[in-house]
Amino acid sequence: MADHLAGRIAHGELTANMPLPSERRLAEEYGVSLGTARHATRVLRVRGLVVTIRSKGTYIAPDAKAQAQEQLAGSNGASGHA
Amino acid sequence: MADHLAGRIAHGELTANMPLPSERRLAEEYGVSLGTARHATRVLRVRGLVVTIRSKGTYIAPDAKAQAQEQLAGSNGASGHA
Amino acid sequence: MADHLAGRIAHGELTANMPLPSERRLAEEYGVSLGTARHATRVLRVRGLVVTIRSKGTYIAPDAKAQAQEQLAGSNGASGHA
Amino acid sequence: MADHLAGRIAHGELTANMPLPSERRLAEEYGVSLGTARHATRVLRVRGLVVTIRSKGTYIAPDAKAQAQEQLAGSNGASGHA
DNA sequence: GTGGTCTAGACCACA
DNA sequence: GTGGTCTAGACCACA
Repeated sequence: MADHLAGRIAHGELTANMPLPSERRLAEEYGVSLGTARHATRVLRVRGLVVTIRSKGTYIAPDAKAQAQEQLAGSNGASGHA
Repeated sequence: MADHLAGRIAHGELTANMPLPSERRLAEEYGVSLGTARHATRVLRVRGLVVTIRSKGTYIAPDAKAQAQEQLAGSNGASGHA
Repeated sequence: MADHLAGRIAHGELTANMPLPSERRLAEEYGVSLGTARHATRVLRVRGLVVTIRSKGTYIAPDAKAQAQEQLAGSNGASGHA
Repeated sequence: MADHLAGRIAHGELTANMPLPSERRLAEEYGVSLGTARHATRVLRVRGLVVTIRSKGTYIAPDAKAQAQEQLAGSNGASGHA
């Protein structure tokens, strides 16, 4: 689920400073439990793709698109500066 | 809203040890915000009509019916020992 | 163990859509290891007698009773179309 | 809960290479849910006080005692080399 | 028999 | 009305 969201960020569907749907909404959209949706936003936060402000929401990081593209490329087997 | 719930307890619709609907559900049923629903359950808690167990739920207190009837009588204009 | 459970299904003790005890519980009830209990539910699943929903539980299949009776009859020495 | 376990490590009750009770057992001993016990072991893992080997268990790290004492001192308001 | 991941919720602090 | 933490379980891969 985190990878799917990362893909939407890399693709440009979700852009800088845009609020992510709330974890409750994400859980409904993806048909998963709240805990799983929370795990996904935590993963994105650790990857630096989103920023969470408690009681406000979770937002796409300013440089998320480039980072997401880099991370997805990196997981496709390539080593980056090979 | 707290008084309305107290009335349902006094009337016997909500009985001892029964779980109260969740705060989210109460907010929906009464068409109010979460904060308002929380305020109502807090009032009931202070009155001793319900007991809250964190992460589990809120339950009608064992002696809630009698207490609710007493409290509602008290608030009907009489001053207690008039 | 799978056969014993299949017997309980054929007999009607365990009926359609009823949840099976959890694998941990089954292991305790039958006094076997978790692995053995898992093997049993897997066998029942392959036979179509139960349906497993991950993180939710294992449930008796809607047509489990008839299937279990058929399967047990088949395993009582007869070869099927003899 | 993680802090309480860290205290037991700092105190020397739980020593290097000793296996921590399983998460299920910890949950029972502390009277919390499995998820909370898991959170506690994850915190200890991040702090470097324990090492987890999947399917085997969780073990006190070789240098856990010193690290635990340092960390607890650090959270008591002191800055370390003041 | 362990840790890993997941379901389907709950109440809570805070804005 | 958000994210945070929690309950009380479930099945799963792996050793």
